[in-house]
Amino acid sequence: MAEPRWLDDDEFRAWIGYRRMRLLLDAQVSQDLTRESGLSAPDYDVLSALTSSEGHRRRLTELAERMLWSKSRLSRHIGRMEQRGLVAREGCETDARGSVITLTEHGLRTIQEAAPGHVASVRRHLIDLLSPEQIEVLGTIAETVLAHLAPGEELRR
Amino acid sequence: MAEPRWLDDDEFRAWIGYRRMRLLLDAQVSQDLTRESGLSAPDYDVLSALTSSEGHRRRLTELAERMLWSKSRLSRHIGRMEQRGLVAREGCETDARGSVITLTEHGLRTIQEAAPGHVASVRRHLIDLLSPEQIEVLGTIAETVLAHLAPGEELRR
DNA sequence: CGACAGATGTTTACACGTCAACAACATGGG
DNA sequence: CCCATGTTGTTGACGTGTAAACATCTGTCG
Repeated sequence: MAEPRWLDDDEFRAWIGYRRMRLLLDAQVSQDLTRESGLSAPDYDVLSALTSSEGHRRRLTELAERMLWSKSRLSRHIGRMEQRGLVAREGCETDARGSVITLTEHGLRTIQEAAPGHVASVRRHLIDLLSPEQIEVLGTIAETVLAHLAPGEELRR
Repeated sequence: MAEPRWLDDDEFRAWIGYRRMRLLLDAQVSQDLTRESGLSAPDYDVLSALTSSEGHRRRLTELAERMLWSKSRLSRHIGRMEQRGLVAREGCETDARGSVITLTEHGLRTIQEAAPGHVASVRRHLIDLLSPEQIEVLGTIAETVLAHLAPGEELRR
């Protein structure tokens, strides 16, 4: 390989800054969440994806694709959440191999109670620190990178 | 808690976009790195931090603080890297409890060979997708968040 | 129908991170 | 000097993510 194009100062600042931000921001938000609600960040992601699914239920593979998780990871995680009564597994009627994950009453209540504090935490440590312009640019950067890495994936509510 | 200030569309786009970008970008860069050099992303971080330390050596606690890692995590990771001959442990002369981590010849060669491909990967999946303005804003966002979460920590080469 | 490629979800073995406990040592005041 | 307190780095127990193998089932095609 020929002499590579190294990162200049601004590029280095952006890349290393991103990496360090990711380390601290995720740790902080995750810690706030766990302290206030007993949910881990992955727990919240699962509950959130289920809440925004029709009937509060979804096939495991669909859920995994939507979350960009491996089926293996999701299967294991669902197992643990099932133990805690946050979700339930049901067989699929149209496909005997299938597994349908559903949100339980307790799971629904838990995420509803957790959401306000979680949003407040995200605001405190990220959103409210930034100007509207910065927020807009951050969203655009993410869309650009996602369009490159996962063409076809859209950001949706 | 009163009715919280939920995220508006732009804020939601920025937050969820950040989370999904983080998921895919880190996975991709990490995968490129491992395929081309056999190093994991944490391996690279350790070697990188050691390379930019004087004498290619550093006390474990110092290294951990610089990397924002726990001592436990670093100690375990160093153990594994030691097995592979990438780093070595030495006792500290001025503090008998101390452990000094040093970069081996093999470790130095490995990161020197890995660096060009790694930079290319970071460029391909992030930096070269963005305009100079976006790169500048990303750096500023990271600095802002870090100043909030870890006052006193500076971004340094 | 019967066979076979492919999909679904789970599981096994392993790598890794965290938390708390720990032994060993340093440091400062009585 | 000696003890109390704190620091350093390692470890055991545990929870969690990954990769590959696996049993099970679907759908298609001869």
